[in-house]
Amino acid sequence: MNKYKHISDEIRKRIKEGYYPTSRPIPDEHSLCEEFACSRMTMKKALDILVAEGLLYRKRGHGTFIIQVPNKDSEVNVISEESLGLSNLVKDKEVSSRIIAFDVQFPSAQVAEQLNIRTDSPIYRIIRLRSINNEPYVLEKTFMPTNLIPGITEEILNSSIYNHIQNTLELKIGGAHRKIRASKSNSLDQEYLGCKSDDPILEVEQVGFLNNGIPFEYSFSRHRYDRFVFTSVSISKQ
Amino acid sequence: MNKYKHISDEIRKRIKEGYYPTSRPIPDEHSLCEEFACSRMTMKKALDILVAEGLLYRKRGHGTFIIQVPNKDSEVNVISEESLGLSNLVKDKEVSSRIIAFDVQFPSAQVAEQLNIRTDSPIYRIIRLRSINNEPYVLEKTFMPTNLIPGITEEILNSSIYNHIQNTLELKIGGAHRKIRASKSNSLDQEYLGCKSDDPILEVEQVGFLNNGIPFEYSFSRHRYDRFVFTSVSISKQ
DNA sequence: TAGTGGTCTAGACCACCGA
DNA sequence: CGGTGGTCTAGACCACTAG
Repeated sequence: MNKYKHISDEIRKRIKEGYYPTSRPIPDEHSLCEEFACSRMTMKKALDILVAEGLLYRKRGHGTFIIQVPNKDSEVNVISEESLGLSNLVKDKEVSSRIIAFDVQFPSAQVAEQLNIRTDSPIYRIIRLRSINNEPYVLEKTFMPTNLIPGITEEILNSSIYNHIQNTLELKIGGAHRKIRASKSNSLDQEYLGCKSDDPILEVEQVGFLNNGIPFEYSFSRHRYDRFVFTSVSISKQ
Repeated sequence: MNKYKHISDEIRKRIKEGYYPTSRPIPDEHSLCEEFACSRMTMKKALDILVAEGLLYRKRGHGTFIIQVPNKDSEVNVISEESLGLSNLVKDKEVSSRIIAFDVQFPSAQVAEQLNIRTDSPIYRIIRLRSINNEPYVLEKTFMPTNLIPGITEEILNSSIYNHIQNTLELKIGGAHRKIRASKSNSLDQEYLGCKSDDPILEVEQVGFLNNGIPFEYSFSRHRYDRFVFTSVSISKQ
């Protein structure tokens, strides 16, 4: 474990436990450096993480303070900084998958462009309905290059593709570019998500890429509007 | 201008101009340090920015590479890392505002909680229709504490609240917590956004806070589903 | 093995803030 | 003014990757 990671974990724990009073700044960087026996650059890196998470803010010449924002949610909550994979996102609930389509095709021009492959390079096409506690939750259409992510089986589709990628193939996920939009529901949504014809859909279009920058997944996730909210924390630079 | 900011701007420009071939890594950090006459920590900070923007990825022991993801969009595109303010987001287009409601009230319990104020502390309540090139684009309902953001006038509402905050009040915006969801359109949406009764809405709920961590704005922005997409880049922290 | 990026140090100077 | 955080340096050692 990196030193800065260890420090940020410890300070995050303290903040959540109420160890530091919110009325005053937390100890200054110099004192924290002494306590944790590190240089100021390392402490800064540790605190940077908590600032990026929206837990702290800094004020030059004044100090470092705790931000408290209420965050109570019954809806499933996706944080844009989170790693990927529904199965890992809601660990305490039962996630099940129903395969609606699973085949190999040549990609359309649009899919090939997003995955940065040729149109004669085959892809998996996967459509799954994913449910949480047996409530339909999201309809996912996924395209993945067969040569990059080989060995997809129905068994894997019934559990977690991300675990297959990370554990079996031992690939590391680098991140994703996402677009979130509202959409009208179509007949597929209505059939599988059980929504009404005038229910809106929250669609997340995503290009996922490995830690080597290669796109491995192009997907469209269509969510019931009443069971999903996308959460994003943004911190201005400077 | 900070040195690392200047360097990241220059390298970003080079990437977008195709100065560096995408088939090979960009020059290693040591060479870049020589070229830009800086230390490795500074160069690392500059490159960190471009990695966070999803332009670069690094591979220990191998090099730093350019990620290319197509990004062509007719829709207006909000990047979650962007600073705030519609007027500043679409500079080349004409943004106009129509005031639908503007008064001072005591906040509801929900609004008071989000703004971290008491229910006897007055707030502005503002409802505006904002249009781009005379096309209705978003219906914004905004709550702001009057003592924190004083001096709001109709004239300001017709231009930009964010410019008032940053230029006149000389406050600095720290960031925002956002929730994005799909919603059914209501009669207000239909009247002002000109959408049909079965058109969905993309709603962005936002708590904006200053760089001192104090919430200054709680807002609901309701967007036409066919003219708005929310974009998010997320990078895994291994 | 050579070269890459990842982390960390011990200091330095500066910009900003409150008293 | 003293104390805070922001930036920057010139190194060091380590972990990982390719050939």
